[in-house]
Amino acid sequence: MGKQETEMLKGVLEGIVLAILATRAAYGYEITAWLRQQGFSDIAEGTVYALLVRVEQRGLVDVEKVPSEKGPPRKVYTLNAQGEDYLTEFWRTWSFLAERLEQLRPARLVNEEGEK
Amino acid sequence: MGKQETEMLKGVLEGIVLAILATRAAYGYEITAWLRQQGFSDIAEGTVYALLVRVEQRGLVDVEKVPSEKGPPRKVYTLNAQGEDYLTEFWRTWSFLAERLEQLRPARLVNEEGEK
DNA sequence: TCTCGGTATTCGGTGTTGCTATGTACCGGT
DNA sequence: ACCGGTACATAGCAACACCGAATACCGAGA
Repeated sequence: MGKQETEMLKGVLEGIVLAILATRAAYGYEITAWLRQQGFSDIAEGTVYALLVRVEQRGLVDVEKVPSEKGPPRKVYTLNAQGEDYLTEFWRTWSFLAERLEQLRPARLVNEEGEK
Repeated sequence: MGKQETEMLKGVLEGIVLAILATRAAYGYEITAWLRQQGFSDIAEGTVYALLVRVEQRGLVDVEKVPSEKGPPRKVYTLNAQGEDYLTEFWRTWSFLAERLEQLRPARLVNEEGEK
């Protein structure tokens, strides 16, 4: 990937992380590992932490410090009510965007010629 | 919409504009008007122009100055070969992102309770 | 004529975001 | 004692969309 993905992640990554937190509580290191496993291979370590700090300061998540057996204490985040509202709004915006893009996308008449 | 849309547009708007240029040549004012008509109500005037300057400098588009009957000359942009490659790459990145997000999106079991 | 609105582009400054790079800290195994 | 895995934090940077203002061309109306 390249610069394109970096720019496209802006705003979207936040939604992704909040969506994860909507399904279960999690901490930064865990989220980063999960993202990498999902194919976001070059997500920087610090990126997720910075993002979590921001959403915490905006009051979208609650935090609890939990001791770990194998390292420094974890900061476990959970999505709160305000965060859920925000996430709902995120999905709305995402839908809007995705619909417009799907409309612009060239019809899949092509048969995936494995060029390159 | 709000800040969310602004952030999510980053990188995506470029793809949208290039996708438009893939279907037909166009100039800035025209593109802005079209975007607004498509629901991107608060796309700033200057944003599209700045974007066009960038893609031109990267050599993704060709430009031709065309006199207008009702105003200053238009700068008509067309997607070139390099731009098409870039656009292909854009669609690939977009697909990747869209797939991951669609996976994260809560299943539509809910019946759109109009709460709030 | 002078002004106003629609057409059309440009540019400097701002805020948000993800990346880079680095530092801190805790732990177990060698 | 050292190293690697776990876990978090942060300062500086680059890119991008927005805001606001300016410039320029034109035709219609006061």
